[in-house]
Amino acid sequence: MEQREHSFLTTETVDEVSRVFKALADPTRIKILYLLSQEECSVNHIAEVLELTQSAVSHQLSFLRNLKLVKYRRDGNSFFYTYDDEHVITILNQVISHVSCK
Amino acid sequence: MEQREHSFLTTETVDEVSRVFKALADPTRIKILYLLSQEECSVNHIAEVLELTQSAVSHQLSFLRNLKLVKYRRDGNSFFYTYDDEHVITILNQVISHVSCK
DNA sequence: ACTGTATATGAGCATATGTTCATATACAGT
DNA sequence: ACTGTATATGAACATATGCTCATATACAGT
Repeated sequence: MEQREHSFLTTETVDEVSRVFKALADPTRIKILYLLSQEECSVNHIAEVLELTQSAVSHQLSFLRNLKLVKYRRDGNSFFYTYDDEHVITILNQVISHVSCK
Repeated sequence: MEQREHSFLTTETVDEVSRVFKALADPTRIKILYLLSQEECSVNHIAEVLELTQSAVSHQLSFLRNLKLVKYRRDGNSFFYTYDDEHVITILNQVISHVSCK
């Protein structure tokens, strides 16, 4: 049996990588992140543009917030969200390009 | 209300992007793809190295095959798998690097 | 032909996920 | 203080997911 050099990933790394990809694996979150990659948006604006309920959007934003992929500022009653992980947006755009041109 | 230029994604694009990220969102598939990024492997070898059952590995390979992320050749009783989407491997490695160094 | 080895696959099951519905919270305008 | 607007959040539910177990398939060696 031939022996070769390998590099292995730690459980923590695999789990963290999995979390990042999970965040990008849902159509709703893809649409939200893609929208936020273009402009700061309020929750209602996201819901209107993407034709989703306020609750669904809010739940997904909560999910993305936990992963520190988005951040927000408050202005009166509205919460304006922006993306908070440049690298993840880059990855998303790479895959969108990859998929679009084939 | 201010009007701005936006680009939107088609449903097909979003779904396809989602499929790619879903493939990368599971710890087992991450480990398998990472292993295959380093060397061609038989199913049993993958199962042994990653300490998974043959069945679990085979099911995941079937999943990855459907998405054309891996391909295989037969040699006697063994099936040797290799990755089949360079770009997806690149994305995986990018995220691994991103996660590892923070 | 028979046996052993490697892999694939279907069924069943437990858990995870994403949505809706109802409700809570918090601020703004009056 | 009261009302309206914007958002967050918990519970419930339906669907998706990933595993195990049992079994099928296919080839190799004898």
